Amino acid sequence: MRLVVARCSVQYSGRLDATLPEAVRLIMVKADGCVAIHSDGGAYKPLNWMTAPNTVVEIEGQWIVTNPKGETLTINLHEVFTDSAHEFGEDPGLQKDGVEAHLQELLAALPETIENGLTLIRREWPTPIGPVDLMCVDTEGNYVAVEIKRRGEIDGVEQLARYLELLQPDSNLKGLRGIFVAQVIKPQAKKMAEQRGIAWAEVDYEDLRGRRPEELRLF
Amino acid sequence: MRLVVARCSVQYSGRLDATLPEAVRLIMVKADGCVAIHSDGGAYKPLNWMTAPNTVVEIEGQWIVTNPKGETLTINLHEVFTDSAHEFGEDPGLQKDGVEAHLQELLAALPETIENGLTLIRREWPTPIGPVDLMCVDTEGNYVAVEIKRRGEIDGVEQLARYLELLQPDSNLKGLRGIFVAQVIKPQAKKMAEQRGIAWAEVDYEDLRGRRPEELRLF
DNA sequence: TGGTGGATTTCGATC
DNA sequence: GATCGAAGTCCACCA
Repeated sequence: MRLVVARCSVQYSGRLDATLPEAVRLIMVKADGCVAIHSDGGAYKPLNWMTAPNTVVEIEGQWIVTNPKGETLTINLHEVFTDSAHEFGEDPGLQKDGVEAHLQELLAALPETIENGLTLIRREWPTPIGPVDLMCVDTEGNYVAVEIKRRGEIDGVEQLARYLELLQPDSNLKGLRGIFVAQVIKPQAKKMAEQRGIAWAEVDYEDLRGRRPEELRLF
Repeated sequence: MRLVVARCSVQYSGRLDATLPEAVRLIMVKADGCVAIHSDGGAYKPLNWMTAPNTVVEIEGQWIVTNPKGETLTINLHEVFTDSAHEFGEDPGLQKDGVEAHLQELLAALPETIENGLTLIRREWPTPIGPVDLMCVDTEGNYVAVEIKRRGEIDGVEQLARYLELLQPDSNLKGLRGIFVAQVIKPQAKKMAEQRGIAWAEVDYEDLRGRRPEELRLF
């Protein structure tokens, strides 16, 4: 990785056109050729960048980075403060826990968390436009399609409504209705669900982890 | 900005739990307290990070970064190769051109690009769930609701369908129909539009820029 | 290889 | 401050 701290101005032309006036910034060049220009604030996102694969041409205080799609990033270096390179080696990468797949796994094991007496029929129940997360039956023997999101927003409700629309004509699915499940559901999403006759439930991930059966606790 | 190159292992606990095994990485600390951990590859996104506001406590080769929401990032430094700090000063920020707002502006000025003989009634035509981008009339005097996206995907068609559903009952909008407009429209979005009786049109941004009236060319 | 959906999304505008 | 929508989104998965 090469790290350059310099007073520079930058232009990008590609999916849009953008310019950065002259200022002091960090230019980061990764081993795969990625170039990122960071200011000393904001979140992790650089002000400007170019992802691999690309080519860097360096002439007289000017870097021209191009990629096969015809995008270009031009960096004009007005004053270089530091310029250093470092060997990193392979990175083993990040291990994650707590994303939507896990939430689905936990809820499949404990459908009662969603609604009392709910029983799982199968995960990833197929429809023409994609699978429903969980298909269950309730205590009355009625079918319940469950859509799971980490965050409950309006488009998740839309998605479930579309599934229901497609599945309702199937007379095998007696009394089919929907439940929208997420860790947190936004007010507007709750409202839309109610308008469409869809129930919703908020579930607690940590609570679920604590309650899941032993065999699931080992991943 | 402080830049540390070190062999380190990292743990994050907050919205999810994640760990990074020991390896050489760049740790970037910005003036506002943001911490980001980069490997020497991948795109601009760091492997792990913590956004401001937060607090960094540094003891004996261990950094503990916490934020008010109770998230924590723990960095164990096993071997420090470089550790440097730099003054950047304020950044004037990025200037952009070519985003959706401009596209709407250009199409409002040249609705004929969308369909021959189309005339603009107004931009941001209100509905209970948000404004329609453009309301126009065609050569027959029928109303046309236009939804504009930079990229035409399925949810944009959904959005326009929702608007139309809400606006159809309004008898003032004689013969109301919809057109979905984007620079590029995905096949599935085209199909969905056609199924719902919504027309679609692909427009070229550069071409529009060239054709727009003089007064608009000055921004 | 292209499409689709998730993200510790980030970011900005608007209410 | 909350919410909503766009992003040069990036990214992984899957057809």
